[in-house]
Amino acid sequence: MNTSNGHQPTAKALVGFPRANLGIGLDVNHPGNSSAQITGIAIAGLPNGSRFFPGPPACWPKEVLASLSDPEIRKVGYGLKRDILLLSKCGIEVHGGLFDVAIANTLITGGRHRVQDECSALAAKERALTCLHKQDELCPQLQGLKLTKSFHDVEMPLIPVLAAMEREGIRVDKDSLLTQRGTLANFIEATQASVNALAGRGVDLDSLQDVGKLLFEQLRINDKPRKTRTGQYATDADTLQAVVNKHPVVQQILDYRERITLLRGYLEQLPEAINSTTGRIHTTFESNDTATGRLSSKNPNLQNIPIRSALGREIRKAFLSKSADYLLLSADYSQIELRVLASLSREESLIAAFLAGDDIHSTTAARVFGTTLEKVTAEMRAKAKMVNYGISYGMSADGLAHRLGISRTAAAEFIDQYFENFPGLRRYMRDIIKFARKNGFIQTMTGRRRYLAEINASNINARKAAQRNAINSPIQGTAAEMIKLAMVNIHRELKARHLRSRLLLQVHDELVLDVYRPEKMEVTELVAENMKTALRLEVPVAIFIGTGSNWLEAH
DNA sequence: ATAAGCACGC
DNA sequence: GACGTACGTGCTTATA
Repeated sequence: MNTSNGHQPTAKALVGFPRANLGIGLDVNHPGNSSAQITGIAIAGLPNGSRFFPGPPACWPKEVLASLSDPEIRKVGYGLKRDILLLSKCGIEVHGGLFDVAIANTLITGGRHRVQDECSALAAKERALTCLHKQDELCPQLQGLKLTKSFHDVEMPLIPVLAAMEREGIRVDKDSLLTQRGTLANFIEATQASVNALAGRGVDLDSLQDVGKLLFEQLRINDKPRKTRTGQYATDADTLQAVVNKHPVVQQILDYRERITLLRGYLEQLPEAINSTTGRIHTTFESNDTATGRLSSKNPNLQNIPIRSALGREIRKAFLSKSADYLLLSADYSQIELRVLASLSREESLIAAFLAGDDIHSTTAARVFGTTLEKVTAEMRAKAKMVNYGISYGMSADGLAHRLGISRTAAAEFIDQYFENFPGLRRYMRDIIKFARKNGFIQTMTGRRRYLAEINASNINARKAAQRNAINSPIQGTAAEMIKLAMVNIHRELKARHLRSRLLLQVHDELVLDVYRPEKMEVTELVAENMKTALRLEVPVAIFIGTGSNWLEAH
């Protein structure tokens, strides 16, 4: 490998490095841990090769620090978000364009496989140089596949935005969570005792086997219980709900499940996740881990904080603005995936309904049931809503029949009516599957690809699953791109205007910000405008914005 | 260690 | 008769 010889690195080593691209690779003592410390940095510039500078940033030559901050020098690396985050904790702001080899790989392979991790597994010094070489290989591939917009305009600018959001974290009321934890623990104890009394024995409610035996062998509440594909008794909430009137223990089990999930998943985990230095929770956002281009959130996952059940909603109240001078702001896209579907399919009736500002589910119900908007009942609207969303997930007539609790033929008729009214959607679904069959992949609006290996599989289930992916991925992926672009633009604008408000969280179609109270009007306007205009759709884009002292109030 | 089943979000 | 609408993270038990 073309690394330079081993004499002591000096500031002089960087003199003469090209001013365009530098490979960088951080050396870290506890990778993947939030307490990770920088133990060195490798800097690679051709043709000089790669040099390693040991120790924390304070020990590095000033030329190294200067090149990291130099907006004229592009940084090439592998998983650059982590590097940028760690450097920012040391007070170093990385400037200049980015080229992340891991993300380039993902875009080029379209999720088919993870390319051999030659850039991640080696020591920092080799990694920096390998990344630099890889860039030359990947750049023309990105261009050839028309992925430069997705890469340079979306994914690369998003990296420092995500790093800033992770660094910022969100304030959480620990005492409130601990109080809720105590209350819930008592409830759970009572529920367990009640189940034991009804069963006449000690039941291990965490054991699916024991719950199955109790319900279907001891109490025989169902003649022919449904089994999972491995032969266990199915005991999921839907299954239990169907027999909830057969025996009082069933509701107790459902209650236990809901409460233990909240307790263990949130009320015990979130207090532990509060950083003792900042007093805030700092999640990790992954932008390279999903098939469609969505983000994910982990350690802890802040994209699945409860909201639907009354008990779960209490947890949201514990997510607070950073101080009394701030408010939490939540901005939601309204029905973004349906708008994207309308746009991608160019279905005229759907577009017209969105342009008219109609309630889309009521409009759908009126058309499918052959009535007027005024005569649409809540039940009709609920069914139409389920179909609207089912369509974007590629749902079948069977699936719809199950969901709506109607016969298969009735469901088929419903879907027939639906497509009669929205012929553009039928055409879209046919065309996208045809495209996937022919090319082996689908694309989002900006050209991001997802390869679908099984689109021509002989196994019908595998093939059907691939067809559902073909229908849904362009929709979900385009919506994901839209909010990513909005995030980049919002972050840039907050910086440019020297505002104190900050992006905190992204939950797929929602952005959460800490908003400095005097900036409320300006930031509300800024967020709404950037979310609406991130991508140009064939339909208007609507946003709901709320503010409050906690996340529930804001939502 | 890994898989299965379940539950939370969008 | 099973299956049954996409994308995730993370908990627990059961199995190896």
